[in-house]
Parts: sequence; structure tokens; C-alpha cells
Amino acid sequence: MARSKDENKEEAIFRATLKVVLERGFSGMKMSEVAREASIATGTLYLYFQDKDDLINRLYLHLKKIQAQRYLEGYAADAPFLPGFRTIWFQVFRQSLHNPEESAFLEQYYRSPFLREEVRSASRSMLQPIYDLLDRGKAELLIKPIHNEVLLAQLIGPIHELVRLHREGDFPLLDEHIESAFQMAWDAVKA
Amino acid sequence: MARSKDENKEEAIFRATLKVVLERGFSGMKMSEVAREASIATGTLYLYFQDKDDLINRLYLHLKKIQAQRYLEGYAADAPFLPGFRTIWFQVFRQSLHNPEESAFLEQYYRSPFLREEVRSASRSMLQPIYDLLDRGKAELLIKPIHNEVLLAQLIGPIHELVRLHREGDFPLLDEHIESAFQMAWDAVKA
DNA sequence: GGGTAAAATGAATAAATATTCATTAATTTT
DNA sequence: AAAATTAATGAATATTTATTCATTTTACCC
Repeated sequence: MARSKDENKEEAIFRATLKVVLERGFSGMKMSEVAREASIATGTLYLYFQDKDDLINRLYLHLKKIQAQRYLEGYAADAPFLPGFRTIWFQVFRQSLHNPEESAFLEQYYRSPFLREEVRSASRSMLQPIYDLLDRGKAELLIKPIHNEVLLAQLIGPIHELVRLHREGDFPLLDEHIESAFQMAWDAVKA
Repeated sequence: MARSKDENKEEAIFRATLKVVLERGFSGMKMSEVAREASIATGTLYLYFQDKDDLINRLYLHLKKIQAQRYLEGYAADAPFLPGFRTIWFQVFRQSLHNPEESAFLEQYYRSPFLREEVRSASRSMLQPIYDLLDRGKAELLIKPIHNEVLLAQLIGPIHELVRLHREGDFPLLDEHIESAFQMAWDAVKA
């Protein structure tokens, strides 16, 4: 009957939005610039997204889903504890390091006026497998019997901070540093 | 000769700006709203600050200075290592927990288009005493011989993350959790 | 290949918001 | 207490930027 929407367009808009937010900051993101970056007209944005708010929230969910997937890549819930722990730690690290734009966007979203409670809680539940792993570690007496959130903060926090310092404070991030960081993470939580 | 500027006004504007940024996000901060919050006219803002950019950058430096001071409160550079380490850790934690607005502002600034390189490097040097402490710990073989930035990430990261999870994920932060967090921090870095 | 329906365009409009400036108020000096 | 000088005001202006919509282009069907 008529032409159909370009399937790849939404993805292209997402990519463009991410790039612009990274360059200009959350506040400096202009719809017109996103459109230019995606090589489409400003008006076309509004065919795919209701408004700026909708664009940002859907991008957030999109990225969060990808991030959560990557966190769990290569992880088998039935593997022994320590290898599972190590796998996830390195996945989180890799994700943070190799996709700093995505990480930055996700972090910023939390502080932005665009944040919606429903979206936040949805993204929280994506980390369930990690909570499960921690529970198992405690049950097997391999890690300290500490509240999951506290353990999680101990694991995720240094990774984020390390990558941030690396990208901002221009110090090289050698394999040796990464191994040290993992060793510290493990020393921190092990029983 | 003529009336003089109100000494407290700059501070009042800082306070108002912080509040507005926290409520509305970095992007939603309007000069008019800041003025209203500070109980002055919009135009008055421009007597004290060149423009929005100037206001934000000066507020950043102001807060960063306060934060760095608080980090080192009660810390004596000539005390034995572990007590010094503990003192600073708890100061960082307290500062994060009790002044989340300030912390949030400082974090957001890094991702904002307002960031100026000069300002960033100035703020970096404020943490020098902490780097010195880490050097001493390594010299005394008390902590792992790891690059300072990696150690710092390990120490600061979990604190920020923990406070963030606490404020967002509404789980209670008991003394017991805080002690656990410190214990993990120490286990992580100790030789 | 002509008809048609939806997609895409981008200039025009509407809103939002930073900044200015003519005016008023307050304080100090003489 | 009048003059002088600067602070403060806030409505008006300038600017920026989200959103709309009349028009054009494209893809699909007969």
C-alpha cells in the first residue's frame, strides 16, 4: 500500500543521540543536532519518538538492556562460584571500558530530570542474576555474609571509578592494573 | 562612597543554585529559578556572576574545595598509617552520605558541557594528601604495591556507589553495613 | 507507469529561558 | 539632609531550541 518505515532508523537515531549526549552533555543535547547526526530531518525524529523525553527514556532502556546482557555474557549460572564471579567481574569491566559512552549515558540518566521511576525499577531487575550469584557465594561460605547491595557497591564502584579516572585523568590502564583491581575486588569480598 | 555588596549574597546564590540543580537536574537549572530561590532579582545574579557558565564553574570550585577540606578533616599526616587511612575513609564516607547534593553536583559537573580543563586539574590537586598517604602505606609495606589511581578507585568507588544505591534503591544503611564496607576496603588494599 | 498512502522534509512557529538595561532603592560621604 | 554612587530590580529583549505542519519524496500495489 505504501512505503514502510526504515527498520534501521530507530537504531540510527539511538546512536546519534548517544553521540550527541556524549559530546555536548545531557543538557546540550539538541533535537536538531541529533537529527543532523543521524542524517535525517528534525521532523523525522518525531515520527519515531513522541518527544525528547520519550527519546531519552527509550534510549536508556535500550542501552540498559544491552549492558545487562553484556554483563552476563559467557556466564553460566551453574558454574563453580569463583569462575562465575571472575567472569562477571571482567565482563562488567570490559563493558565499562569499551563502551564508556554507554556507561556515561546510563550514569547521567540517573541524575537527569528525565528519569522515570518505572524505568529505573525495570533496569534494576535486570541485574537479578548477579544478586543470585552473590547469594550462592554466601551460602557456600566463600564470600563475606554482607548485604547484597553493599557487596554490589564494592564490586561495581571501583570499576566505574577506575575507568572514569582512566578516561579523565589520562593514566594508562595496563593489564597489570586490571589484574590488581580484580585481585582487590576478590580480597574485598572473599570470606 | 556608596552601598557595598552583601557579603552573604554569593553564598546564598551558591546554595540556591545547588538546590535548583539538584531538583531540576543540570539541564533544568534556570537562572530565574535560582534567583527566586535566592530571593533576589534575576538581574542581580549578573552582578555577582558573569553568566550561567561562570556561576556553575565557580560553584564547582567552591564545593570541591569544601569537599577536599572535609576529606582531610581530623587527619594528621604524621599519625600512624592505619588510623590515618581509617580517618580519611570515614570522612569520605560521611561527606558522601551527609552531603549527597554536593556530591551529586560534583559528579554531574564532570559530564556536563560546562566542564573546563583548568578547573578539573585544579580540583585534582586538592587530593594530593591522599596520594601522599597511599605512597607512605606502600613504603611501609602495609598496602599493596599498586598504582595510586587504581588504589584510589578502589577506595572511593564503593563509597560513591554505596551511597548512591542507598539513596536510590531505598535500602537502609546501617552502621553494620558501613563497618562491613570499611572492612572490605581495607581487605582490598592491605598487603 | 499511474495512483496512493505513508515516510520524510525543513522552514516556520511556539516555548522556553538567558541576558540586558532603564529605573528604583539603599547606603555612604560631605 | 542632599548629593553621589553603587546595588538591586524585573519587565523587556534576544536567543536558543523543541515541536509542528504544509509540502515533497518514496515505496508499494494494481
